[in-house]
Amino acid sequence: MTYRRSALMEERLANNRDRILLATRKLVSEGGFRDAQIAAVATTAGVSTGMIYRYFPSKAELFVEVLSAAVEQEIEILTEIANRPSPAPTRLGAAVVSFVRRALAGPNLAYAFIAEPVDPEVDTARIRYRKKFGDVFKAILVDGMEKGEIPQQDADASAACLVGAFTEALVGPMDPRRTTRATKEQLTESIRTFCLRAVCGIWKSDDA
Amino acid sequence: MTYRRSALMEERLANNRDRILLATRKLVSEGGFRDAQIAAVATTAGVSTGMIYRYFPSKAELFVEVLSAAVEQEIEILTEIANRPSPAPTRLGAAVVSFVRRALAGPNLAYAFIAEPVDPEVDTARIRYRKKFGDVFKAILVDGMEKGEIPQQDADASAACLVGAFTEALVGPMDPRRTTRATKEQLTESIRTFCLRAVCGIWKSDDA
Amino acid sequence: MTYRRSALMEERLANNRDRILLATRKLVSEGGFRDAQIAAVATTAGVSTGMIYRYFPSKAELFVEVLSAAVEQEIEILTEIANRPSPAPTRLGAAVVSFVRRALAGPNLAYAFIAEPVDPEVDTARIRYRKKFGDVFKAILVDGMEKGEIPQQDADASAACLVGAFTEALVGPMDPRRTTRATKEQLTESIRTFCLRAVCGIWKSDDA
Amino acid sequence: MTYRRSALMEERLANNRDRILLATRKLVSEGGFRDAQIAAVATTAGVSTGMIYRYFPSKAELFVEVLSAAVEQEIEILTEIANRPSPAPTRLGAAVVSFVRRALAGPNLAYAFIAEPVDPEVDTARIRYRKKFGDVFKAILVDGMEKGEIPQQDADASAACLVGAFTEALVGPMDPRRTTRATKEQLTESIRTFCLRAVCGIWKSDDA
DNA sequence: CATGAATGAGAATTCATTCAT
DNA sequence: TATGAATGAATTCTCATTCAT
Repeated sequence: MTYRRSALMEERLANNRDRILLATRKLVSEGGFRDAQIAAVATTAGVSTGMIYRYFPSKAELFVEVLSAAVEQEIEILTEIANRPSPAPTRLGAAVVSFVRRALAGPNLAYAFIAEPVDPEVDTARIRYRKKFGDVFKAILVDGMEKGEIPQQDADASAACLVGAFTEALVGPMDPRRTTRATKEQLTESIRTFCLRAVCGIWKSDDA
Repeated sequence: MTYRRSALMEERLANNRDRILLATRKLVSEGGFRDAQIAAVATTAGVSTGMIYRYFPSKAELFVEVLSAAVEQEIEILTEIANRPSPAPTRLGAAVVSFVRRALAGPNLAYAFIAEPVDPEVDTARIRYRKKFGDVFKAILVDGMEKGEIPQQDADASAACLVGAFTEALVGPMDPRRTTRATKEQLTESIRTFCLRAVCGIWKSDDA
Repeated sequence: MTYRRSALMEERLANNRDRILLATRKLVSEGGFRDAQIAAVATTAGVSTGMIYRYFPSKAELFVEVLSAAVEQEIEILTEIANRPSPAPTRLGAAVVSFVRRALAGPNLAYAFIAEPVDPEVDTARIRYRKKFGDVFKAILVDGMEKGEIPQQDADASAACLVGAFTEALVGPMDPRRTTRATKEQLTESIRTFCLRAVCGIWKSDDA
Repeated sequence: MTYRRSALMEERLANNRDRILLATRKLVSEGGFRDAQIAAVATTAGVSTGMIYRYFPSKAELFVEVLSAAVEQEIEILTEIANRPSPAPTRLGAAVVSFVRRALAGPNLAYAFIAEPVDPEVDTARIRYRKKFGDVFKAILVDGMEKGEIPQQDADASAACLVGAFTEALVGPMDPRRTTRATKEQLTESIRTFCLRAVCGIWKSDDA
């Protein structure tokens, strides 16, 4: 208490918490929730098991926060794209590409979306966040329909289909560790084309 | 009572086996793999736990067979649709509708696709079967592209997107127990429209 | 299911359950609740840890049942004594002696009364059962006061004091393993004298 | 700042030590040993956990000292009463009342007698101190018997019964937080009557 | 010296699998 | 043969104690 510690200690605290979150995210993205046991998380994060409970009241809450953090971050980025002045199809394509590129670059958020956790409490949170995530796409669809840029359709269903489409393409039959940059770009382009055509009918190439 | 039992016992064996598979499928479709513990499966099937091990060497193998059976059955039905003489888009729409209707009617296969099993061995099988399942749609796409009925595209990616789209729409944010027939039909139609437009550009309504 | 098992299996079931209860009671009486860990109970009872959970949903419930069983049994015996036609002081002395003799003969119930368990849930039950136990003595006191056999006094306080007096004398400073029969009888007599005089003033020796 | 600190620091040390003991006593009296975890003691005392280990080699030793301090203090007060020139029954009643009043007024020593500590080492000490505590009453009894003021009886057993009686009445079925002063006085009087009659036969009211 | 973050051994609980009957 | 009681390895979570800062 008497020592100058704010910066130093705060940083360590933040580091530990972040390291635990990062380790959990890594394990979940690689092997699903099943591989993220407390002992494994502790080892991966380089801390003791007890340390995890200093920052998270339970394994379930840790998982929920991993989901929440990942989703909030994505939603923030995608919402920015959704609010751009460009036409709805353009924004939609940009949002899909943005998400897919990040997913292909790092620990795969998509997995956290589809992997069913053992803990029902976490599962509830997962479904909730999935919904919130889908709402970003729904907003673009609704906006586009109002402006006549996107044909009339069931926005809820289409949003769910969109989310399913690109998460599945990321974690599904295709090898997630496609190394070459070119292959990744091809997949990204294929997914964008699919998604745009799915909701717009004709795919127009007027975006980044 | 101990003599002449081959036919009878064989049948009972078969019955037991099927009841175990059915019970497992029911539990998985309702609560994911996590709710399909051996004891629960035994109770649901009306057999003892030991009995399960007479037919399946392990819980993992039981799960794999549940997946396999569900997928084989679906593939058989969908393959028949895929081999019809109608245009590719028509067949694609029919296949999607066929799957969605069955999923909405009974124990939800889609769930088995999404739910993450605790056992990695089962997970491997799940991914393999997902791929096989997607191949049915890929075949329609490839055929349609050859015949010029479907625009050129990455058939692997599109097939994965399709599978993701309709499974997500079935288990995702939307309540899986949408009771009314009308609502179910609306959802089915929305999903078909989405899928057809996604791969064909313009959705043409010339099918069942 | 098809075998004749009722008698045999039921007995084994009962045996296991009883052995677990007995083992727990033994451990609690010897070393308090703290020494009755699940692993220790299992070892003492000659079963596996998992077996304990076949009969008791949790350690706390096991402890509660140990308390409950011990108290119910005591209460039954003491209530019979309390309902005899003899004068209240006689019944009181007989009840005290009856309890003390049993406590000195076997696993010491008194300990379960005073030892505070680590689990608050068990503690609540302990206090509840203590109260029920004290009520037997309170009933004798109230009855005796009505009949003029016992001087007027605060029955609640006196009952609590009585219970405290003889449990303390049993588990307190005196060595619980006083081996000789003579010593045990002396202690029993001393406790009876104390209790009778405490509530009756003059101790009259007209009972068994 | 680093020089001339002996007096100051000693005092702070003493203060810290006392605060730790007081905090522990408070927690034990309120929730038993189970609520007096090192972290809770540190928070309550306003010191760090590490600080506790500067004054006490282990949690067990801290608990032992809390017991010891509480009992020594009581013994000192009660011994003064025991050594008064008044008749033995008078002194006994005064001692009981003195103890009961303090117990009802503040953190309840009686609880520390009854609560079973997790640590066997503490339990041993608890039993030892209980015995020492009982010896004060035994001394009055022995003295009274010699002087013919108290009838002949087993002094060890009676002393144990006395201690059990009034501690039980304090922590037992009756609500420890009886708020009104009148109720407390009634209970005190009931306990004194019980104890006096228990060892003297007839209760004589010639004392404070 | 004082702090409180970090450790890790220990305890409860679950459930796939086995095997005596 | 069919049963389900029994096993025990595996996993989560707690908290006394230590030690770098």
